Amino acid sequence: MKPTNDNIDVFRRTLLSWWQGNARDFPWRHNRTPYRTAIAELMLRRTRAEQVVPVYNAYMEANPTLEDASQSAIDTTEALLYPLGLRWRAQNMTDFVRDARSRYGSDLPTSIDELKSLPGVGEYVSAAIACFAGDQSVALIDTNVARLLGRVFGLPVTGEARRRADVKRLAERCVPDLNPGEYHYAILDFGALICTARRPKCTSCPIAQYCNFAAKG
DNA sequence: TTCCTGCGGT
DNA sequence: ACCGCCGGAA
Repeated sequence: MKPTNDNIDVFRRTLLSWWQGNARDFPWRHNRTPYRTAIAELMLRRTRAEQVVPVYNAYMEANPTLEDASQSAIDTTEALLYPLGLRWRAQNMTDFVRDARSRYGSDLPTSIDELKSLPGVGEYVSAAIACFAGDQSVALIDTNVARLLGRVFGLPVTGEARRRADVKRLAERCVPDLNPGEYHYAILDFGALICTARRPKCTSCPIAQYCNFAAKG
């Protein structure tokens, strides 16, 4: 369907209605402080959410606060993060928590500009913290979201769709003023469970009747 | 083989 | 704009 305001509203309502019965539950979706959200987001990039759960729980048990995290040795962190791959993340997370602790004390900011100045924090992670911990209506655009919006509204999704201006504008228009966190959990869950990269489950998709991609078969 | 709530260096 | 990172699951 075309990305008109009315269609975007239909999309949001259908998505949230589906989410009511299909929400995934993750530990970082509870008690959403900036610190807990940031650690989760750093672990989640290019990594499946289910895979992150045990590592996140272990990390939080070892480092309940930002101050604890800033004092933990890099070797300990490296061992904890090993199952997630991307081993440079151990150094990165260590730099992040130490820098954050020294600059902001006991808790992190939720402004995107301040967050982005921290090591390892870019477009996506800063927006995620601002949204989930700060309740700000900013757009989260990962490969999942870009693919899903592209399919539904008929924009090309090849290559680096995330960075394209039209995809970004569409994503921003879709974010609701109220409860942006729930909306983004819904769209992430929908991308992971229904609108998958390969073999999307169009036959059980509540949006298929409106969707440009499903219509094409 | 591809893909996973990306980022930083070039 | 492009590329490497990386273990694990599908």
